[in-house]
Amino acid sequence: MDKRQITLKDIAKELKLSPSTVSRALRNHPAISKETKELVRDYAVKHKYKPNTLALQLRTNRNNTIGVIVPEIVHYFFSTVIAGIQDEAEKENYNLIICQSNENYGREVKSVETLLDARVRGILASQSKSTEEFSHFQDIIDNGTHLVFFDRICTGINTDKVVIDDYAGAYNAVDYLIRSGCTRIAFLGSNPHLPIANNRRMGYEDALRNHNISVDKALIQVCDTIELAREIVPVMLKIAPAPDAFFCINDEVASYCLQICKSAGYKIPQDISVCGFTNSYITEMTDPTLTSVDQHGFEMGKAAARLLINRIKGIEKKTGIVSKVIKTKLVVRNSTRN
Amino acid sequence: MDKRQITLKDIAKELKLSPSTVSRALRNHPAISKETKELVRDYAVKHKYKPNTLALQLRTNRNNTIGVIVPEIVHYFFSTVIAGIQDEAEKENYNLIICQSNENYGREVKSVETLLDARVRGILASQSKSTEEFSHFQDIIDNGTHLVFFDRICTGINTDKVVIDDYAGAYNAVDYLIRSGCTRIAFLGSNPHLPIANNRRMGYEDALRNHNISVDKALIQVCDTIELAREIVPVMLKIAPAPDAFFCINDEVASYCLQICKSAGYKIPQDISVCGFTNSYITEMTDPTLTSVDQHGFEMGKAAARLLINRIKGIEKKTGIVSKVIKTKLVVRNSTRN
DNA sequence: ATGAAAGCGCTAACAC
DNA sequence: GTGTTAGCGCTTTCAT
Repeated sequence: MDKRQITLKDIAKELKLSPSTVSRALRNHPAISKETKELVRDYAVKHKYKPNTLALQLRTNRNNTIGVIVPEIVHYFFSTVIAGIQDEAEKENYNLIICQSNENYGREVKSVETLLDARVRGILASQSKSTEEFSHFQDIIDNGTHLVFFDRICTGINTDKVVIDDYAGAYNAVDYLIRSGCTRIAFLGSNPHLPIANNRRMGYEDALRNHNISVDKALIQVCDTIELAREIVPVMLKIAPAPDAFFCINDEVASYCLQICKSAGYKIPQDISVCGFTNSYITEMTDPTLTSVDQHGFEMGKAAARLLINRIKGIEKKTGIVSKVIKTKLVVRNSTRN
Repeated sequence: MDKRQITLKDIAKELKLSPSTVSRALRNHPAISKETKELVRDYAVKHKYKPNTLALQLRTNRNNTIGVIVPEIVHYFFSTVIAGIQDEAEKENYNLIICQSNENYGREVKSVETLLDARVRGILASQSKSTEEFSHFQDIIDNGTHLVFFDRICTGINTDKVVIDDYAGAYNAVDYLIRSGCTRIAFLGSNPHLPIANNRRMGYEDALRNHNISVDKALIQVCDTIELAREIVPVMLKIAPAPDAFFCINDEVASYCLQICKSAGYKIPQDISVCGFTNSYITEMTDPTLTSVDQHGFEMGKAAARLLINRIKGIEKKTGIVSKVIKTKLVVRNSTRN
């Protein structure tokens, strides 16, 4: 192991040329003669010369790395976003350093440090649920590094972002539930200081109001994990009159909710409709299959990466902040009435 | 944007010292006086000096990056492995560059190129299903870069690897199915040139033989995607006598298999038992919940990263190849009889 | 206890 | 058309 890579200098010495000539030949500089170019190139190919990225980067004082901070990697939505980011970054020869915060504020702060130490060109971030203090994100900007938030944006920081239309996604789903005859629709949400959770709740409430259904606080709960679902759903089923629909913040909660309702003797969707959010592959694995709001994570990843790269390259002209919205789509399956 | 970071030289000039003194002060060199050290350090902290990683790396001609090649990122098992790798790499301050091959040979080759161009210290790889030619992996080793395979190892290359005990995992699962009364057990497998698929099949066959059940080729099929499951499971159900159990190569196939059997009127697990492989979260979302073989992806990721890092650091003494095996565990749920 | 100089691999201004 | 030199930020002999 640790074989030394061949360098420009090695080639120069071997070919009795100067390093600069070799450099120019390889980069197809017009001033170099055809013969020299061929000579150099043949030698380079033959000896598998690879330019030392590190040296290039040191000279230009910039690397081609993008940092990504997600709450979790083992997560359908976020892994989908990462795939989208990767797809777009690869096209432009950017590498990715991926950090996960594990929904933990401290690890999020540390991830930012790691990425800044690595001198990434820019950072794509989705904040953890437990983050309520934002100076680490401000540090990124103060450091002169580009920052784009996606999905779980941070309202305290003034920078580019890519989000889905959470309000409309929720509104449309709840509207659909109402039109199918549901009137007691529960909302299993998340921490309201997350804009995604708050916007969906507003969409939910407005859909109810527009159909002259009053908002019942008892039907609105923070319930964004399967553990909470196990606890909260049975309690909600005991409310009189019982809910005839659950609109859930993610597919995992929806899936558990569905199971719990079934175990309690309710027929899905005849007695109770259940709707998830994300449209992950588990929507096809539940029984009945799960109606869900598609978040288009891949598109979001691509859009966020695109925006960041445009900022890095200075292509994005807009001087103020850019806010991109990805449209959601309700995918109706069998867990909701028609 | 693009604010210049403060450098050693800047500090030196400001403090009227030489760069070397500043460097030594920061690195706590014994020859530097206490006063100078404090002076320099205070200044560094105050001005948020960060050593330029690129320069360090250029000097030592080595970066602290590990490359990872997986078939897919949006995949429970692989994302879990990545999380494990990340966990271990982070401890030692290694960054990750993640590439996905999308089960495509060409992209796998390109991923290797990308990682070698980035001069990663080592590569962790799980090969794509379509790979039948291995010279790109040999290039990694020839290039002097460490290589560790995990899960989908490449038998054509002589290097370190981390696998699960596929044979034992399959044997135990099938043994369990037989003990619960099943005798017509189908195997929904994968391409036999993948060792994981072949080993599981051998475990399956040996379990049958040890119980004096003959191996019926009609009950063995390559069926490793949901698309194939939709096609193949209905056909297998028409075989007479019909299978009374399905042992599946992954949880997605198992989940679909379960649904198809239910739709065909079979009771699960009374008529047909279904067992998956991976033990992903979908095992809790199917109805009934899915018995599955836990692959311990997180542990595998940690073990693979550990092995690679030990090789990089020269800690791993063994000169031959190291083969680490992660033990699987059958997790019994409600899709199999007792 | 501190400084000067060289060098990691590469490129670009400036020779000739 | 090609060579010389300097410099990116850092560390490390070798001086003093």
